[in-house]
Order: sequence, then structure tokens, then C-alpha cells
Amino acid sequence: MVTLAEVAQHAGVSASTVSYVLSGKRSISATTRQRVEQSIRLLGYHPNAGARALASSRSNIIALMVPLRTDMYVPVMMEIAIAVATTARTHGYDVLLLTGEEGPDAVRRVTGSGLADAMILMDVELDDERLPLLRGTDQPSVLIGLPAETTGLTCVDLDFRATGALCVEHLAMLGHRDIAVIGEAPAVYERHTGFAERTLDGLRSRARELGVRLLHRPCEGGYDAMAVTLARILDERPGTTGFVVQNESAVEPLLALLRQRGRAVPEDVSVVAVCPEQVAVQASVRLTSVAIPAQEMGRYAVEHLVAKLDGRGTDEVVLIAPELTVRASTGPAPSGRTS
Amino acid sequence: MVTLAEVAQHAGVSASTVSYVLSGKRSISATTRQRVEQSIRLLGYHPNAGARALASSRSNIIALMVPLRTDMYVPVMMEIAIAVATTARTHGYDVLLLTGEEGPDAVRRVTGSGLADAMILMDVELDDERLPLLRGTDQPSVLIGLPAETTGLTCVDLDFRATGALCVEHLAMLGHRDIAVIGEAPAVYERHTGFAERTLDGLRSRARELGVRLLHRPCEGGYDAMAVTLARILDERPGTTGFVVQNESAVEPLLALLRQRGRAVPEDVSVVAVCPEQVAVQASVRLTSVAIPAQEMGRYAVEHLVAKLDGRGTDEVVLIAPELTVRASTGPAPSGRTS
DNA sequence: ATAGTCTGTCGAAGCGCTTCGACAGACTTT
DNA sequence: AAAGTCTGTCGAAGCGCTTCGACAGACTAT
Repeated sequence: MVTLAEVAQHAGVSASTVSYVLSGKRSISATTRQRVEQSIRLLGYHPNAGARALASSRSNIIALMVPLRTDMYVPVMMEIAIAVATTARTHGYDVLLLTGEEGPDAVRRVTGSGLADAMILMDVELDDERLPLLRGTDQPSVLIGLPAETTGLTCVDLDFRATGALCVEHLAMLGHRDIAVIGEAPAVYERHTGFAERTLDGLRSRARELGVRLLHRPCEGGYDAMAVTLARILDERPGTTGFVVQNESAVEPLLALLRQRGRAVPEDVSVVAVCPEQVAVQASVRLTSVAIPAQEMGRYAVEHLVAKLDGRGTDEVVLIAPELTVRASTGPAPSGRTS
Repeated sequence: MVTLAEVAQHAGVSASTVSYVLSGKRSISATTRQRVEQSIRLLGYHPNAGARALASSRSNIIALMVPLRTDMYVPVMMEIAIAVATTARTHGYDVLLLTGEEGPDAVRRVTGSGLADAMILMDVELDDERLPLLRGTDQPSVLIGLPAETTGLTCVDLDFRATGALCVEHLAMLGHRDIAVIGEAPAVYERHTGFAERTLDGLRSRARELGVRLLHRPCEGGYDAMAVTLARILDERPGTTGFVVQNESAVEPLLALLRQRGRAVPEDVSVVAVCPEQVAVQASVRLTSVAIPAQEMGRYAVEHLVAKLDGRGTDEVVLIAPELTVRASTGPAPSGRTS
């Protein structure tokens, strides 16, 4: 392993000079800099991460806590994770992957050990156990998702309330009067994951304002669960012509089931999904959807953290405005026959 | 930040004693150990990661390189990543998330800086640029996937050749004589990703042995691409009654399209998928499938690395035997009408 | 010319831990 | 009773880097 000292000797300067060349924290003459840089290249020098972390109390690592569950939103999680990793690298940071398994202890461990300089938390619950710890440390953090109480925290998320409103609006505008919402799995609501409840809020209040009827049913993903849920919905509200689907693993099953029942999309029934773009365009009917801006959230989270670590930036809550893209799964409500 | 020295002082022992209590590398009397452990708890001490890494030249971090592309096998990748992170924690390791973006440089950086003690590489190509670097370092590594040349490397993977053979066998046994293979996206083959080619090998050679006809067509995921691919296949081989699907994002579209053409699964047509269990059971028809043992691979990779880091363990290639689970998507070939 | 200001470089201290050799004391063995 | 062996603990060195204060030399303003 090549060390700083060896580079210094090779370049005929002192160790501190090499360090300053590397960090740019003091001015160095052009000739010296070049000599040092050449030595670094020649010797194939890489600064030792541990030593650097010890001396500077900066690890240049951002911790990313992903949910342990692989049952929901997998593509979104993955996309966020990759956006985080990629963005972090462009700022000279690496990413430590933590699973939710350790829970609050992970936060303690990371902040206590100086393993990471900052944290990004995904899958935040409304009243998350980790929040008091975050507030109690001076380590910067960003939540992807919105807890109940955000004071002293930085959060990014899609504005799910507006998303819900937007979906209802779109369907209402097309004349749909009876709308069913295929929600996330019951467990997601029990856990009080913010986004699910906020979407529902948005859906409900806009539905009330616009005078459309709304039926919300949680649904596990998969074909069988969707079949049961759909049967119940059509039983209870036979006149349903609009669907809002939040659980992406229910999308394709729903389309298949509707087809099976002879209900054409979008002629008889309209479907709006809240899902990543890719899912929307790859579905068997190109879906009118509100995209979940996974990449954008990941990138924002990292950039905010970097700013904070550089002494810039403040706590704030950023809600990304939803955008509804009209594709082939929504159309005017069939005239007359709505209940 | 609480330091070792403070713990030592609090417990009335020397710093080295505390260190030995922590590492267990020398025997410590029960009473001293207890006193130290109590002080650690009381003060909320966490060893500083950087200092530890510097002094011991061990970071207790395992690097995981995931593919940058989010276009293929997302659930599998995610499942592996989570299995890796979880398993690593049980052995006292953390996981650093690297994307393929940096390519070989990432390997250089990690080994050079001592950021991680070992690496796990996913999405290995047959002739991967990173392999020479891995061979040239003494840092342990495990590949998830199989390159062309494995000497000096440790690899885990599903035995895709056997998987291909198994799928053909199952269909042949049921009387299917004309089998179509829905492969991965063309780009995957162009990249020479090992698993795709090996599966194909297994399919072809077993098909030859059993005297069944095989038609292989690469296919991008999604409904539209699948529609085109299916049309071509049925055009060329109208008597096709068996399908093997490797691209999981083609599964649901295929089922929808077959239904649409009035071909019932499994009465008229049988479908075998190579995909994670979850996808198989959640599909609109419960799929006969060979599961991709994502968790098992992730766990194995970590455990092998830990063994190597502990001075045990050797280089070897482990191919996990495929298991075909019969579900509702395969049945006897329709009698008489096969071409 | 003198004092004052930059610029570029160096030396040394120290970050918090691990680990090696030393060694005191208790306990065997002859 | 002397020599040898363990066991448990300590002190000190050192891991490779950052950073602070010092300072020589060049330059500017008076």
C-alpha cells in the first residue's frame, strides 16, 4: 500500500504539502502541484480511508437505510438507492447500505461510530422510532417520506395529498362519479406509513369537494388478492367506472381481471395508477399515471446532505408536485349508465 | 463523542484492557470484563470506525457492486442486496453500495483505499473488465454470476445451464414438441452476460437430446415488445405449445396476450418461468417456475467472504442446483395438434 | 529602506484505536 | 525451594492522515 509519506518523498516535498494538494485547502504553486500529482499517478496512490476519517472526523460516507421488506415498492426503492449512490459519487461520497432490521440501533451505531457523515432514511412511518435520535444528533439527515411531525427535520417526498387530489380530479373531469381506490396492503396502513394515508386524504377530500363517490379498499399485491378485492368492490358499487391504483403489484392483475369481466379499458372503465413511469408504460394498457419521482428524490436527498455537510443548507420539507400523464387507460365515463 | 480512553478511565483500567474486552483477543477476568462492559453501557460508547480501521487495517465493510441498469431483474437484485446487508450485519460487517457506473475504477478505489475488506460483484459479464483487478489483489471477492474464466475466483450462481435443461425436460415430459423461449432483452446478450447464454445452452442441448424443437427469441420487457415477439413466434411456429420465459417483465404480458388469442394456460399452452418465487405466485396464473435463489446467493456470498477474511475458505465455484416447482401454468400438451 | 502583507512550504501534534512485548503475581511441577 | 508456566493487565508504539502554527522569501505600500 502506497502512503502519503511515500508520495511526499517521491515528489521531494513534505507530507503536509501532498495533503494540501489533495484537499486544496491551501494554495500550492503550480509546479509543486504538478510534481505531486505526477508522483501520485506514478505510484498509484489512494488515500487510506480509515486514516482520513480518523484525522478529519469525516468519513465521506452517507448511510442509506432501506426498508427490509421487499414486499412493496421494490422498483421505487431500487431506483432511489441507485440515484443516491450515483449522486453521492459525483460529490465524492460513498453509500453505506443499512436495512431497517436494526431499527433505531442502526442510527445510534452509525452516528456513534462516525461510520457515516449523514443519513438518508426511507420508508418513514408517521411516528417513526428513529426520529428522536435524529433530532438529538447533529448529524445531518434527510427523510424520504413524511412523518407526522417534521420540525427539526429535512424531508423530501412526492406530495401524495396532491397526488390523490389530482387522480380524483382527472377522473371526475372525465365524468366518472363512482371511483374505487385500490390501496396498499393492509399492513402498510397499520404501520402508518405516511404516504398511504396522505394519498387517501387527498383522494377523499377532493372527492368530497367534487361530489364524487369514493370507495377505498386496501389490497395485497398479486392476482388472487386483487380478484377478491375487485369482486367486493363491484359487488358494493356496481356502477364504479374509475379506479385509482396505488399498489403497483395490483396494476396488472386489475387490468387482467377487468378484461376478463368484459370491461374494456378505457371505454368502460378508467384506471389511474400511482407508480414509476416504467411500470406505467410497460403495462398491458399504457397507464395514465402520476409518476413517483424516485430518481429526483434520491438526488435531492444527497444534494441536500452535501450542502449541509458543507455548512450550507437548512432544514426544510420539500414536497414534489405530482404530474399526471394521460395515457391510454383513462377516458370519458360511459354515458348514462353511471349510478 | 465517548472514546476508549474515557471508558478505560471510568472503569479504572487501561485502554488496552478495554480494547481486549471488546475484541476478545486476550483473556480478561470476569470481574474486569463486567466493569468495563458496564462503563461502556453507561457512557454509551461506540468504537470509532475510522480509528479502528486505521489501527487494524480492517474496515469491517463489504463492498457490493450492483448494476447501474434498473432495466432488468430488479427484484432479484434488490433481494440479493438485502440478503447481503442482513447477513453481513450478523457477522459484524456493514455494506458499501457501489454502482457499476465507475466500472473497474471502483475496484481500484476500494482496494486501494482500504474502504472495504472484501467485494461482492453482481451482474458479471463473461469477460468482465474487473476480473483482472480482482485477481491482482489479495482482497477477497465473490462474484454473483459466472464469467468465462473462473480460475482464481470465487463465484456463486444458479446453475443456469441445468435450469435451461430442467425447463425443457419438464415441458418435453408433458408432451410438448415445439417450445419457444422468451429470452432477455437483446442488450443482455450483447453484453455477454453469462447467465443468459448459459441458460440458452442448457435449453438447446437438452432440447436436442430430447428431440424437441426450440425457438429462442430475445425480448425487451413490457407488453408491446412481448406482443411483437409472440406474433413472430406463432407466425414461424404455429404449433408452439410450450413457453419458457426468462425475462420476468415479459411474464405477465405473455399471459395476457395468450388469453387474448384464446389460448388457455395450461390447457392449450404451457408456460415455465425462470424468476423469483414471488413473481411466480403473484402472476395471474400461478406459474410453474424455477426460482432464482436470490437470498441464498447473497447469504452465501457474504458467508464465504467472512470465512476468507477469517483465514478459512478457498476459491471455488458454487452452482446452486435449480428446482422446478410445478404450479398451474403447465400441463400436458394438447393431443394430436402439435406440429 | 522599513514595516507590513502575502504565498507557499514545512514540522509536529494528534485523531482513537490495536497490538506487541513486558511483567507481576498465582499456580504448577520437580 | 527453585524453576517454570499461566493468566491478566499495562505501557507504548504506531496505523496514515489532517491541520495548525511557524516561517522564509517575495512582494507591496509607505
